[in-house]
Amino acid sequence: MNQAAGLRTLKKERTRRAIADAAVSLFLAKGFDQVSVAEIAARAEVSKPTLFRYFASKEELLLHRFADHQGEAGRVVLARPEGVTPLAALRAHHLERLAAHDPVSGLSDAPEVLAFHRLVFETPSLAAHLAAYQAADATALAEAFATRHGGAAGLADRLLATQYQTVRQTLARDTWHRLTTGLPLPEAHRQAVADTELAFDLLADGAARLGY
Amino acid sequence: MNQAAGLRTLKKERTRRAIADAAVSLFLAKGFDQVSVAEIAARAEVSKPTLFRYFASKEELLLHRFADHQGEAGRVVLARPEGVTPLAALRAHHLERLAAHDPVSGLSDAPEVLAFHRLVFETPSLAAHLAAYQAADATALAEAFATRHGGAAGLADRLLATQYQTVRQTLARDTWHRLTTGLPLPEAHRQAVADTELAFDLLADGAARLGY
DNA sequence: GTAAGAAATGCAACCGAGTAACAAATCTTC
DNA sequence: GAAGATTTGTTACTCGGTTGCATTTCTTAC
Repeated sequence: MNQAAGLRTLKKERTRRAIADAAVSLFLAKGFDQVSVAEIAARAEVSKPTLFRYFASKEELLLHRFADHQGEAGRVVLARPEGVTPLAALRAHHLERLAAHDPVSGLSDAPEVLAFHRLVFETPSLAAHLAAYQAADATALAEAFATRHGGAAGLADRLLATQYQTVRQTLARDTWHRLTTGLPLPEAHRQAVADTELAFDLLADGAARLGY
Repeated sequence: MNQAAGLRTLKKERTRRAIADAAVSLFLAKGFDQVSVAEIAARAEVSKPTLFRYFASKEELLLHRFADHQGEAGRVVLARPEGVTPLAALRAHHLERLAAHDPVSGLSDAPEVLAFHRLVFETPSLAAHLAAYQAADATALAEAFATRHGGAAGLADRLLATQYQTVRQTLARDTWHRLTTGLPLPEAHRQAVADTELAFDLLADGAARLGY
């Protein structure tokens, strides 16, 4: 009942999903570079040009899963309660995602999620594409920061925005790495929380007090 | 008189240089995506496989110029005088590069340098490759940081290292942008210095005092 | 219901980056 | 000089991604 769920729209969604599912399962089974788009298209029973009408590149076949989170940090900042600083809102949001075991935080020991992160982190072209997405996200976040002083995003806004992205990425990767090397989930959660506090303290209070 | 400058070595250096020069001049003239490697190989009078024996990818044909600066930040930190904090050493080094109008700082209004930066910043695949180099650099820098406490690079080391890379990249890009939109060099220098101070203050003293 | 128009698909051919195989040419070393 | 190692060019290939065009499939207006 979304809207005008015509037959055409419905089939498009089905096709898109069939392609994405074929891609993800093949990638997880054989690795990103060991699967050709022709193979994916064949398994999804579409032609190669059709596949590329749905996804702009081979990498997007996997990374479209991050599309939901596009611009999330900016929204968190804009929607924060009065009296809460932007960084505090981001910190709280990150702790929430950890508590929910949201895959985006890296804190999920579901084998499929672990394998997914492994693909993303260890395949250079995937990591590069993801970095490009995050750069766009950082721009949006910088603009959210800039609403505080009502102007265009200045240097400090942009720096802090990309630094936040760095923090998020580093924390997620560390957490995934601990889980993938056998650390039990509850302990990984504890360490992830501690790391989150350290990282946001570093952002907020600066490096001086750590002696750098 | 470098070492054993045999004929073979000499010709290799010449060939490598011929390829790189052909590539850069074609890229500057027509844009990265408008030049094929076949075209570059033809102008350098080598075959395509030979070209790829000298450079691993099309992007490296341009980005090999950054190879000299590989690991520079880490060396600066390791070579700092006693009593100087790592961040202070990096800040001083950056101000030096600005004063020297080193292209790596973005502060050069030579048309060829401006065009070069334009290529790097505005061609997605070049920016992505450069980001990968900088990630490697950040790892080296994190290890340099870690020598302070004698252990392996911890979370704070790695965060600060990548944040420094962010700062460097952002500052260089801003400076290039000002120059390319017509700001005179002396004024661009002044603003670059001010931005450098702000950025390193943000790193060192934290975001708290800026009200984030 | 049906016909006209729009949208999605498949097919075949193509482009460009990058690689493999192998033979020919070139440098080194003894 | 000859033997051995390196470098090179040629040809042909794989793979990601695109283009043109004819065909199918859905929508919409009558």
